Amino acid sequence: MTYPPTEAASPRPHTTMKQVAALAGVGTKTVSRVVNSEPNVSPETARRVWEAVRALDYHVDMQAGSLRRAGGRTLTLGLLISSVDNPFAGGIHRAVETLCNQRGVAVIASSMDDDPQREIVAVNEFMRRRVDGLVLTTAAEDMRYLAPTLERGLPVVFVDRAPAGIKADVVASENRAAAASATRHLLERGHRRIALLVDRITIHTANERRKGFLEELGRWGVPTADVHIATELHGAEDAERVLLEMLASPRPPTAVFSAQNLITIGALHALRKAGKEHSVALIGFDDLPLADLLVPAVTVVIQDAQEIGRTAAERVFRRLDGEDLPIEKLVIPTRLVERGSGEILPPG
Amino acid sequence: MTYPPTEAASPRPHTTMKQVAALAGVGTKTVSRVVNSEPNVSPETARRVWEAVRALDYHVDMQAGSLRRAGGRTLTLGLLISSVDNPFAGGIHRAVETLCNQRGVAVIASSMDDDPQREIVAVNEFMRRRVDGLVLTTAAEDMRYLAPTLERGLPVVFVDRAPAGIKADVVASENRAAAASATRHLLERGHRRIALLVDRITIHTANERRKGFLEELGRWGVPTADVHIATELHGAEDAERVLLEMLASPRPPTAVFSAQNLITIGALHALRKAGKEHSVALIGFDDLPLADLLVPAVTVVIQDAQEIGRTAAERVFRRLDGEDLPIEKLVIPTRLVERGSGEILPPG
DNA sequence: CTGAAAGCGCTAACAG
DNA sequence: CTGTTAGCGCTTTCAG
Repeated sequence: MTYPPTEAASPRPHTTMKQVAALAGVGTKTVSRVVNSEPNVSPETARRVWEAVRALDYHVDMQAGSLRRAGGRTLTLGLLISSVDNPFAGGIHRAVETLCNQRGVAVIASSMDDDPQREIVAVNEFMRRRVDGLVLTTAAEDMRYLAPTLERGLPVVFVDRAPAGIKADVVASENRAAAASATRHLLERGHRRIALLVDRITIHTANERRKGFLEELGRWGVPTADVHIATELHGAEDAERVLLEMLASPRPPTAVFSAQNLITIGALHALRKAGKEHSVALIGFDDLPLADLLVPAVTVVIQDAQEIGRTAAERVFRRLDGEDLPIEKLVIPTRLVERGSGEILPPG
Repeated sequence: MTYPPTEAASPRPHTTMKQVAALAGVGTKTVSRVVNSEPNVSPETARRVWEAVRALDYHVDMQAGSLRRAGGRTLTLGLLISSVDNPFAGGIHRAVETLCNQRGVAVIASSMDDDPQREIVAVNEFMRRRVDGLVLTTAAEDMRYLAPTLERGLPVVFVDRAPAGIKADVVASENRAAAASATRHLLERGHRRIALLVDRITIHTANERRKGFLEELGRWGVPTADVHIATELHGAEDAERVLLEMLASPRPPTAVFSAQNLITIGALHALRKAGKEHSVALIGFDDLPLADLLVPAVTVVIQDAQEIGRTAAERVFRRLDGEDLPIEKLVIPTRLVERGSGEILPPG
């Protein structure tokens, strides 16, 4: 003889609307009305329903709801960033989240570590979860895989980096101009042997910053033989090693432009190890906590991560609200903050 | 005369399984088998289905699927942290995400800025989205509102801070012992007039660190009159202002213990402004990027954020996998890293 | 003001 | 190997 399955061993750790309806002695539609604050429910009925809701600790299942709801919105946004651990990405994330909170929208963030493979996996995952919109930092060289999604009308906004192969909104800093102005800052102070440290140039921003750097050098007629360029740097350790080599070379750089926050950290370590933090100039792209307290304090190009995130999320929501906007590139201003390291003069 | 609604103006930007089935000339269940890699489909049929999937850019709707799937899992985890913008929280987030990725689970992160109100709203939102498990940094003083959820069997693991009023897994550093050992570090070097800077003591960790500090002073018989204590500090500005006041007082502290990363940033600014970074000792709780490059480099108690996050997520998954574990407090070791600022001796 | 019936997109259970 | 039927929890529609 066997026992029938018991109620107690329920595999679902959630109460249902039906249970609430039963306890309150009403129909499910009435519960739905109450928990969604719809009109046409008598105060007394509403009271009974809320009581049952509390007694059973009931929470509506949004997923089930959005299946039937007009428009099928899931109130979820997908956010793709280099890493949830990166300060710049964190700023974007925070701003996106703030805007989303105002609308009861949840953010699913995914780190892709600048790996195109992980980007594709993550975006697929977003689609399977039926996010209402996408805010993407892309690592891929070709974004055509997203074309059908865009055509179907899903709002997609790129942040930080422009996508290749498709037309979509972009929110980004003016990387090229900012890199050029940082470079000019060094040139104006007499530097000619300048080093550029940059990550993978297949990353759109990295390449833009490199271009801005080179163009400015071109305008000043600096011979390329004077210039040290290292690309494809992955993180701080790489940057440190490479800069140490440059500093030990016969004609070492008198100034450094490090084109990303982790690379700046590596560069700072290299300068310290070489004992040259007071003699070699440095300008970094992206601010870092404590950068203002180092000696010398670090001159940086500040990107407004919060503003980038805010603008991108706002764009997604305006499209969701049905506004018919043209595809645009929205440029967020950067700021060169002079703190000391970028104002060091060349020797002699 | 009006026109009938056209197919073209579809409000749903997604293809359905039915459409794929129609195009491939099979039943929906067959499509389901193919896209979920279930057995018992002929290669030829599978090929036709994949072709239709690609042609229509179809992605399964997980939400709809999990409605029917055994156990009703949504493959989603809720993560509550102080802010997605905070380096310590970012480390936890990253580790949780890494483990989740291995199982195709998405992370919904929510910032609560140490505000109990926002915590409750966020957790409610998690429940409405039917997350499979919860990893929470709590700000509330009373977590009893979560008791029904725990009873229903939803895996909940607290990180960084122990919850009050309920029994649940906790993964955290040994805050009290770590604070005591940092304090001893200063006492051993002869400091007696030590300042403690800490945030809201209703926050569990803050209070633990305060206790560890006070207990160690008690063991050494240090008169409390010598001690400067500031609590309820909200962020860097607060800490900077308060420490500047202390330093300007008649019997200023010769050493500082700052019990959180943002507070350490404020303390560093204060010491710099007062010109005392070389004469007043400082130990901070939590590491900061570039802390090793300051002069003097900052001595800190390092918490292993990654390990905390990893352990917590692992615990959630073990419970989801049905393991019958006792409720436990899992302690992640901390490390005191001597870099210079904590080894400054008192004057005289 | 209230509730019954239908169906959102999908998968479990079962029948061919 | 394949398709049909039912139903997950909810909202829409519509009839009381």
